[in-house]
Amino acid sequence: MPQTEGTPAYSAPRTARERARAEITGEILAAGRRYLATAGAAGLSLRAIARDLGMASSAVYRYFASRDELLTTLIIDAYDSLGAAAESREATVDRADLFSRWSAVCTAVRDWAQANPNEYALIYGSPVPGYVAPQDTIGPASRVSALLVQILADASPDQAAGSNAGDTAAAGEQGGWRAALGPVREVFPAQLPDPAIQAGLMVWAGLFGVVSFELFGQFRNVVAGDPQHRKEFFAECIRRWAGQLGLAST
Amino acid sequence: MPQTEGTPAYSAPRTARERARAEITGEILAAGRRYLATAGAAGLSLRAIARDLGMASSAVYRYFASRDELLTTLIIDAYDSLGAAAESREATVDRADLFSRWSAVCTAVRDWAQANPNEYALIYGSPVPGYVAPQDTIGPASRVSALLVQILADASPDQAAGSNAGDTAAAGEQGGWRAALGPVREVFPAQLPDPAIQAGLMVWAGLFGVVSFELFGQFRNVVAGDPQHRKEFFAECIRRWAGQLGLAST
DNA sequence: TGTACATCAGTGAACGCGCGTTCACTGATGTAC
DNA sequence: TGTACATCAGTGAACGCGCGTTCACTGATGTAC
Repeated sequence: MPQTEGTPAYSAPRTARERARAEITGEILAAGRRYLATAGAAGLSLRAIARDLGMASSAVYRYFASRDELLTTLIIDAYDSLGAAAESREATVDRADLFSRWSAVCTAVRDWAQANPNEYALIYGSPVPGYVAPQDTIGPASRVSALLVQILADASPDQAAGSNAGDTAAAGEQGGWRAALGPVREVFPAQLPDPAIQAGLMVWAGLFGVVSFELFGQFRNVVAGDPQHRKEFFAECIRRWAGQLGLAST
Repeated sequence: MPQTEGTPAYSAPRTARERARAEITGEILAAGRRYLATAGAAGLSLRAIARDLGMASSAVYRYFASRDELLTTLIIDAYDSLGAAAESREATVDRADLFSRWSAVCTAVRDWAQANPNEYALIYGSPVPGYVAPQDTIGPASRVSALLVQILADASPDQAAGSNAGDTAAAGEQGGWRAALGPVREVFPAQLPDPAIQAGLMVWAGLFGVVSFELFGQFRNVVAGDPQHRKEFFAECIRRWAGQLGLAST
């Protein structure tokens, strides 16, 4: 499911050399992903990957300048893979049906996480120690949240989402939190009220909180363990999140 | 802040040997915690710890049988440290003021996470690859959630928390999610309705979702970065979670 | 179509490093008489 | 209080291992004339 293409992703490779390069780059990434599974990001080893592909460890350096560069590529690919999964699922749904669009995003995130637990841990688990994410990651990293932003934006003309979006009983007491939303405010249409944005952030964090808890075992002996029950629990989460976002639930 | 006591925590050490043993055990754990910071759980090294304490690497084996045993102790200590922080903060608040009790728990969790980011990542980040948590961890691991359970239990006689706890518009459509709550049902008083439990789980996951997002950098360029704004954003989260739990917001 | 040269994938040995764990040992601390 | 013995903390050398990265090299593929 994750992208396995080489660096020149725009145009199809022409010469035999270019084709081979793209293919082997993909194989290195695939092997890297396999090692993420058993050893985690910290245990990702160029030598192990080379061994897997039956090549000398030094040969990997023809494709990636260093271990960190491989890791960066894996991270970007993971974000892109998750983003693509969420986007394509969301795109199959009637634009006007905001609840179903939201539900599609949530389900896609959860399914992808279950199918690719190691890559999920790589991007939403603890940060890799000593590794600093380069600029290239922030675009792919925001693909999922961009979908949520669009859904909220589409919802805003229809209804006063803010009034419905969470309990605003105490909202007047302290207005300081509104200023905290400054940076994210810019990606939303101006008419979307602060409470709706706040609700959006909380639901966003809640989605990944639930997915992480389920994946990392925090729900053991809490929510019934069989897939069907887990699915129904998650579906109920989706309904409630939609309620907090002021989306019509079907 | 984390506990630094040795294995025999029940009685004070008597002989000089026992006192020295407790002290050095504590020093090993403290050094281990320091290494979690720079290298993460995967990079935790007995040799590095021994070097820090100026002792031979083999000497550490007088205190911990293996690296895994050290890691287990660090994990248990982290859970206990967080649990103790949340409990003691929550205990200072008027029992009847459920909102403040909830707020105290949330704030304690966030403050502890910020003060001990590495230990937080150890217990709420991606699982350590190849490491299986032994039984001893589950008790300490549930101290925070036990506080939330107690607050919800205390709230249940006062009011029909369920009716207020989240949007139940679609709750009747599909009852399957109720069955998924089976395991956690047992720790709640019988009169607490399913919707309240569902809300509790979602808020619980939401709390750690928000704390993790903030700590792991997912809020960068989203929520204003200065501590004051971050604090106000979190305070607003607390208010809304309290609303979802049906707790009176003062 | 054929030749000459440049490009580049891949090799294998080597570098210096750190790791977890074991083992026979020394010497200090604790205990029983 | 003093002696004899058991316990146990700590040592230092060694085991076998894997790691990232570099380097001079060989040989195949691509390109310009």
